[in-house]
Amino acid sequence: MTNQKSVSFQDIREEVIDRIQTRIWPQGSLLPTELELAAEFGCARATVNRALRELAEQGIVTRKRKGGTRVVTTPVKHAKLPIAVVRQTIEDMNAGYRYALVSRTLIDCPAWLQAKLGIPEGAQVLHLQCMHHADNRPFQFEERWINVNAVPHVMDEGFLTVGPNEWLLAEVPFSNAEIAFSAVPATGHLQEFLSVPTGTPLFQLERTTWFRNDPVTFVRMTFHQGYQMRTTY
Amino acid sequence: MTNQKSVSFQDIREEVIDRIQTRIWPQGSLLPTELELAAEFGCARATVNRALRELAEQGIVTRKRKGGTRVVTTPVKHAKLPIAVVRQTIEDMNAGYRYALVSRTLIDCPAWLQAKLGIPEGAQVLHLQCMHHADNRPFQFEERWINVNAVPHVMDEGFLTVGPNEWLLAEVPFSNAEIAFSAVPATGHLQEFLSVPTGTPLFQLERTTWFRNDPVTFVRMTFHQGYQMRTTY
DNA sequence: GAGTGGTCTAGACCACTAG
DNA sequence: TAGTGGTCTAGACCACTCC
Repeated sequence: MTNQKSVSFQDIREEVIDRIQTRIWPQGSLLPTELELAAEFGCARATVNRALRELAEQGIVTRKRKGGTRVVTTPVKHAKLPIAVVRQTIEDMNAGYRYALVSRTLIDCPAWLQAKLGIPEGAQVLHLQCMHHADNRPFQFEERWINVNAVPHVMDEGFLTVGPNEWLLAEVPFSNAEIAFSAVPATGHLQEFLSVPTGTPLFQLERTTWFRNDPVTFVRMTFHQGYQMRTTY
Repeated sequence: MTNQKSVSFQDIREEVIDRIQTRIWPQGSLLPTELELAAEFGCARATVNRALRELAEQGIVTRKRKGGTRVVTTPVKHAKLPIAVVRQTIEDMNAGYRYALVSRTLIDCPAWLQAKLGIPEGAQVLHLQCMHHADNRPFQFEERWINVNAVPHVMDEGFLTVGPNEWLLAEVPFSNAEIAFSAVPATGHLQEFLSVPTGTPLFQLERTTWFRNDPVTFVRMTFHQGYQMRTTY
């Protein structure tokens, strides 16, 4: 007896994926309406709705009122990259974490940063440089600028024992951000702090963060040689 | 009159985010139950459920049966990277796309690839090298290995005019994949095809793809100097 | 064992949009 | 303007897990 009380939205989601993969519903084709599918599967429309809604979020189908549900023609998949605090990333590798402050200076906001953050001229920013080690080997060099107006009591924090990343996460949680990944050559500070020859290719993550529409910080995180960021989709 | 017939799940989601950001519900704290929130907002429990479920998917709260809903202490945000076909990426930049096949060879699967794909010894793979240009400037060098057993009639395709990326997307749509991003130095083919000096840091994306649990392809895509992958979260 | 979230149902009204 | 998805409601039962 394989009877089940009711059809779950996950059953429907998988069945729909299967029909798409087996070309029962080819790319670009129109699916039956929610009502028709509900009748076919013997469940409520809400159940079908949830299944199809999730597939739409994944970018597998597109949905339009009156237009119906369609299998997308050129799938654009979304890789989900979990971005955690460096300490956690390192501890998840079962490595020992060590943090060190390199420099901490209050400066006038440079023009390039003003443009990036959209803050008024003459504003002051706190400029920080830090190192994050895994098992006493250089893991990440962090260079950060914090908008002092957005987080005034950042001036009371010395960042000697706790990194700005974690401090801000506790202070300004659940903010919005823009991220850019790139490959850069090791120069100046980087080659020095990450212990690599000049020009070594390094993986870099730049991030601008806002909290409730106020620009808070811009950070450039450069990883040790050979670092890979991985995910599934 | 700002009256509204009913409270939407989006209203609730935003109100909850607001209360978290303003520390009404600090990190680590327990939220009221769905029933309590439904009573407070004057809506059905299902509405509260959807709002909180989405926040849980975003990693802002964690939920456990009997344990209730809790604000997470160390947020792990998920950056969503849209991964499209190269042609589309280039066309979205309003640049002209050009594709060129560099080489196409049937080979015995090398040991490292056997391990990566988990395919039997002695299997054959199609090895391809291609270039993708944007406005006649090198944009991406693609090196790919295709499991011939998984897609037999790949042998009928010359890949002279259509890239393997697009061909596979049409042939084997909605597959699963593992991705790794890294920074690599330009060497051998790379410096040649991307027109950069030896050792230039380049952004690279490696991806292994399965279709219905069968390994299909492994691809290494190396981008032109200075390429950035961007997203919001 | 009891409390909480997870899900399904049946019905309703609304909002968008293709024809 | 008619058809489709988008959402809300009120109620129900279930599954997990903390105490």
